[in-house]
Amino acid sequence: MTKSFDAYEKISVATDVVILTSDEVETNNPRMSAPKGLKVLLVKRDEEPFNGEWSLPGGFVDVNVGIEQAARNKVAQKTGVENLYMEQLYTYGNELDRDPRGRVISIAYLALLNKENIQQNTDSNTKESQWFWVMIKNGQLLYSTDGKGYYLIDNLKIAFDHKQILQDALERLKNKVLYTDVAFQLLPELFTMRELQDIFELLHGKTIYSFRRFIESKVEETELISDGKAHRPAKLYRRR
Amino acid sequence: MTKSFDAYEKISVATDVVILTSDEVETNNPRMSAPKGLKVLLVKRDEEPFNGEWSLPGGFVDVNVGIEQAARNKVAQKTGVENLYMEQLYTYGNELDRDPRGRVISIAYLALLNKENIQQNTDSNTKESQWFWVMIKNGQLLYSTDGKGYYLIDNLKIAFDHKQILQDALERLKNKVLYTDVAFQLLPELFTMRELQDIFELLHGKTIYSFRRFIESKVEETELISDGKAHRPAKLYRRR
DNA sequence: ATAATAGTGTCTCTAAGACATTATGCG
DNA sequence: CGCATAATGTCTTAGAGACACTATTAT
Repeated sequence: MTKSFDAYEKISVATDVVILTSDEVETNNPRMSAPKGLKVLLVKRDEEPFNGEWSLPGGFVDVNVGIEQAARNKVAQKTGVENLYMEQLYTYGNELDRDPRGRVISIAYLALLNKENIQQNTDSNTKESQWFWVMIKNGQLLYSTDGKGYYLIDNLKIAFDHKQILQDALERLKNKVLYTDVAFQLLPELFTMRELQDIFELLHGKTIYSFRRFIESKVEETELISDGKAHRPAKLYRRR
Repeated sequence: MTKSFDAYEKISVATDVVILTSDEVETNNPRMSAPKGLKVLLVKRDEEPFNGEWSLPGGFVDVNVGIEQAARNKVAQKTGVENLYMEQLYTYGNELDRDPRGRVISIAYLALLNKENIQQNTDSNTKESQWFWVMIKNGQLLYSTDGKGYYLIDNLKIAFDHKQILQDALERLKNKVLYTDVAFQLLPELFTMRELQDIFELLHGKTIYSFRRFIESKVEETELISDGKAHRPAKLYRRR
């Protein structure tokens, strides 16, 4: 019944990383402030299978590299960021034909980073990559290329089961911001209440009342102020 | 930079399953009722590495079997139970030398079952297996062979990183019983409030006040009664 | 009667939902 | 000034913690 170690055919192991950051959507109205959005990094595949479709950054795990390290290496390659918050999401491998090339299981990670740390042009390979805005509304995952018009994620061609992974990632983050401090990983050191609140509201798809009261124990006020717009300026806060 | 599919050495993939059930601890006092405990199934290794130590039921994933199915097969082999609650816990694979035989990553599952469904002697192989009582007290994982004297888990010889997996499993269950209905999976269809409460209290290592109030929306009363002991009998409930 | 547990009631405290009110700076 | 947003205050409700009190059976 029990076969020995070497009797088992080995399996291809991959990691895929949902890399998220927050950024402000462009506005040219000097009265309105720029709303914050959540962005995920996708890369366009340039080979079969799913040639031309969008996919999560990822790749196969080398037999001499730990699984989380493999994911970190991929993030470093795509964004230049070395130290960042990362957590394991889930391992996908129930379907034998997830990947038409052969049996592949994939360990998905969630990586959160502050956009100020992102390096441009660090990727030594030539694959096209793009940040897409994402949000959850009525339990549905929406995406946008400009932060204004949001569409159902099904309208975007996404390779493998990566749509599911992305969905699972946002669902996890949605829950986790409520009982951990992960949300701060998405922002620079200094931020306004509104910027932080926008992240929570995007994930939950609804306005959060009395957000200040909810978050106040986790932040501390600074003397600095976010100025420039035609309305009352906001104090800047940092994580406590 | 990007190597092709076949350029990667494949990796051994295993699953390990934390199989839990609840059972009552023997008492011969006709006045006291039998307290409920949590039990985990461990198997004694009969080969290197870690020969003679206890380990979680598990094994390598066949290239033609889905990862969850592999875990389900293992549970069926050890307990005879085919339909049961199971969820993926975490994938262990950061350390390259988790297994001295070679690079192995392991996907851990949590399986919950009602002891009434367990078949005896279903295991066709000859490995010795044993149910150990477990509980969390002051954040520490304790085990017992008789449900009475509990000891630090470090006093038990456990193979690989399976102690960590077991710890992670109980931590997950501890949190999950609070916001899901998974606890019912550990009990027969009919149970008393005290049996259910015992499970919650074992996991949290403290008494839970007003447990009825907390759980009442999830259960429904039956006309049946748990009799036999020298004190007020308890109504039996079922999951709503 | 009494040991031992089942089951109910109540008081307090904290956190969240919903929203009204006041403050501030630029165009 | 008034638009747009920041920041504070308040009323209500839901739930958890802690514990007192009453009910019921076999010995």
